Amino acid sequence: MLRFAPSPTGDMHIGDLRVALFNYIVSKQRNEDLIVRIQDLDKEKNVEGKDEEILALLSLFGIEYTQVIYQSESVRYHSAMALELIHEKKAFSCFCSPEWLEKRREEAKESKKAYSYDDACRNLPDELVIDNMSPFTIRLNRPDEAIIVNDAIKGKVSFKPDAVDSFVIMSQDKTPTYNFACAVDDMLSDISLVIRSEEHMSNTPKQDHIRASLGYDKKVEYVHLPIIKEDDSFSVKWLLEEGFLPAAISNYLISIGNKPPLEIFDTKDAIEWFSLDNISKSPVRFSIDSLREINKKHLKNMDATELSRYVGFADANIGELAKVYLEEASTTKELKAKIEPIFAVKEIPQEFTDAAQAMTKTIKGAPFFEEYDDFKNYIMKESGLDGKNFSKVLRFLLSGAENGPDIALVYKYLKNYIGEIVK
RNA sequence: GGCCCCGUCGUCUAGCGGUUAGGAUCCAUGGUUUUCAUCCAUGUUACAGGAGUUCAAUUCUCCUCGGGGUCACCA
Repeated sequence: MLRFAPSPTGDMHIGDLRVALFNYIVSKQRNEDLIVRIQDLDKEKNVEGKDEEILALLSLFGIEYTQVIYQSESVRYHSAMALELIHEKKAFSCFCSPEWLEKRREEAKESKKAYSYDDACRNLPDELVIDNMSPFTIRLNRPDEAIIVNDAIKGKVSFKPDAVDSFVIMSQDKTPTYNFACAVDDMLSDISLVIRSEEHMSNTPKQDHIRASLGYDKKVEYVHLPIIKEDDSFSVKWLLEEGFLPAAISNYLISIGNKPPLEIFDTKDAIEWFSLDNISKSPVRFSIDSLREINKKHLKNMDATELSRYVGFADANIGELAKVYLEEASTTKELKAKIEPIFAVKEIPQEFTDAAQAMTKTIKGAPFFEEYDDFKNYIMKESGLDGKNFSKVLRFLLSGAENGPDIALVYKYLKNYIGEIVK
């Protein structure tokens, strides 16, 4: 069983999507289920509706899952297990105040040492614990020995007991902390492999330690993906709004820091050849320009009629025309901005006003020509225009722009619409 | 600062002891194109530094330097 565990606290980020994609691909390869666990423990940070939005995005990207679990619904299990740990003396109540701990952290920082809890409350006499009415947290005893995490990408990584620390598993308000809830839930869901971002690396020994303390023998496999370096932060929603295709975004996210056998592919193809062994150990760079290139290639491969829908039509000719415009546009949004002016009222520069009037008149009176050359020759002859007055003006009239693709190509796909374009 | 990762053309990278160190992109030049762009061809540019191991290090080890991650009663 694999899992994707997003928190509904903001827009889904490309890094989150990459993690989801990898989990999905590997779940298919291993023929295991993928579940989605919404990490909604932090009531303050949860954003209404984000869970639904994340689920909708997963569907849009073709990521199939068998179950959705809301973490907040299993808090009673978390409490029960914390209690068990206390009974077995594997965890203890800690009465240290947040303010005092904060002070300790600052001291550690000033003396340039790594902060670690001093276990002050670990061996409190029972009567002191019982009689104490102050709010408390529950901490798990730090491990006696170093914990080795065997990561599929990074290899064996060792964490000393102090690095794992006697960390908090239940906060004062009786809610489980992230690491505790996460470790327990992975255990309860019988998760066999966790693929997540590198920033969770230091949580891994903590989560292993929690399960070991609970007597859970099964080893969970871990893969920590190198982080994505970005110049700006990109949300999936934004990329979609900018006119990037889900197929292209997936393609790109699977490609970076990887060794795909080909440049353009869909997620189904990736299931055939994807291997965690090929993932780079170094951080990967997210380049919007590279994404644009890949998006362009996906648009080029798209069915013409389907493509035309993205720019507001339902006609293969417009789809083909859009492909011609791909030489200067990379997203559906940009294509739309190129196609729309063609059918809009044209604004002709002052110097060409007369020529434009003459040409408009000629075009309106012209018969239908299958070939551009015939059309061109006719217009040229009938209007008496030549040079700039001909080529520039014709381009303005037909495309609504000063520059653009070869006008013969434009004509090829637009010839049936001349009446609508030149008004 | 502690711990943990990473360090190849300007950029993104291939390479897993012996290579003319490959590709993509950028840049430059030439060509195609009655426009801008595209496209094609050609060209410049890299193993962070220093020790070691070895017949042989880009590749293995250590140190320095540089970059990143993490050190919460957040997830």
